[in-house]
Amino acid sequence: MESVSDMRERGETGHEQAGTTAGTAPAAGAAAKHAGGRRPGETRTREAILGAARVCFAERGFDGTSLRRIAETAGVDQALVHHFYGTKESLFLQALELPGRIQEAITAAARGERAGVGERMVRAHLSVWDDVSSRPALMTMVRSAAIHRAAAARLRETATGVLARALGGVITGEDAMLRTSMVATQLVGLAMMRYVAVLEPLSSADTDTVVRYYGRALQAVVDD
Amino acid sequence: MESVSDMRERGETGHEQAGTTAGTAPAAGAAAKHAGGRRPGETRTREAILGAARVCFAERGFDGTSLRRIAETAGVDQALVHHFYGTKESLFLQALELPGRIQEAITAAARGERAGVGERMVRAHLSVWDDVSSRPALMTMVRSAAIHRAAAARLRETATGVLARALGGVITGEDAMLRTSMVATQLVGLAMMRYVAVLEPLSSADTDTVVRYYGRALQAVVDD
DNA sequence: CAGTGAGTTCATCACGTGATGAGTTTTCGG
DNA sequence: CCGAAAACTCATCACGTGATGAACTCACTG
Repeated sequence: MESVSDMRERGETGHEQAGTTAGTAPAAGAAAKHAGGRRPGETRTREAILGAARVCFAERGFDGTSLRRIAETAGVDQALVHHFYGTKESLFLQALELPGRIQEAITAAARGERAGVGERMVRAHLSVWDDVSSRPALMTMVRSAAIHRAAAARLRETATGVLARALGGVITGEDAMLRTSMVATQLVGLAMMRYVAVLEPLSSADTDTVVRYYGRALQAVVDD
Repeated sequence: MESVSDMRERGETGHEQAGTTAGTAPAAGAAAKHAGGRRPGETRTREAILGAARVCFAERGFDGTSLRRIAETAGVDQALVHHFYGTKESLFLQALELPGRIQEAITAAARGERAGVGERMVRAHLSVWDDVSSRPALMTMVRSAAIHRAAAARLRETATGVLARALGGVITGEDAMLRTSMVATQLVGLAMMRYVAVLEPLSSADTDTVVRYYGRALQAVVDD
């Protein structure tokens, strides 16, 4: 139903262990289905779990996501999640980590003439959200910020940290900090309605149109 | 910890009904603790439960709120929640119902000259959110919209319904609908950051200042 | 004053949750 | 080539959840 949910649609019904009377080792007839123990070759399970966690948390939020679901999405046993990440909370915190390129994009957009900064910021914001690799982490943050304390804290840090630094020289005059936080507010609102709540016609509007109108709104707070 | 949580801090350990040794009733020695059965006098339990539900959902969201917690907040048995409202989901839907005065406030603000409509809308929005009687319902909607489908749907309806109707004659020209949805976006963003994520200095800024700057941003989308 | 129905509590169920520990197989440093 | 550490599975636990049904008491109609 959703968009980012590809990862989970693997058939792989259930670990058909086919116990078959075994001796000590699984002398089962069929393909040697590794029962327990380490897998041969290189391992990329840790990242797989984190990726699955990002996807799941992005879709359903913290409370709505069970460790079993994450494990299933990653194709591993649930205990492995604990093995690598300890508690659900600490896994969540790591899933919340934002890719560095988001900061770069925003920072780059803030540079240059003040005149077009509103439009440039909106464009940068949309480009990051439209990128499937950075979306789950952003989605997780915004979706959970409404409920989860740590996620809200992250959102605040990102807003005041990244944005304040980027717009430091751009927004000047009275109440500069307040106006900076309002820019963050507008961007979060945009993400919330366009990507999370899926409000039409905003969700389907093409990038350029959104940039034109919403950029104007940001510019109104930046200027003075 | 939070602000709206007054309702729950009642000591009222146990419903000491003080039945005074009654005749037919359990002639137990101690204070006649109303075990089961209807309470004498008028009953306002139904509304108490709904109010408690609004407060709890507003604080913790749908998943984070248990029926037991709601029942405890309302000071009643958990089974009563089911008795009156059926499932948790249906109780949630009723808790989502917005007071009519919100629509009125927004609609009233949209009337009048186009010039100051941005500021008037922001002021109306803030006044509704700062009113403790309407806050839990709004909080519930915004907090849960990130996760819960029905809440998101409500948010969309409210945005396109109330706002589109109110701003129908005000926003004209190209992409009127899109720009209307952007006004909604800005207002939701404001609520999200000022009241939910509690971003400073936005959260502590006084109403007039917020109205001045943010009103300008709304106006930028309204005009043309 | 009988009796139906609504308000209220208690005890309980089946289930999904996060977490843990024991046991198995591989990798890898010495 | 040995042994410790890492990767991995399985079985289980204790717990909180939403939901249900039986029992009891009051209000209200006739």
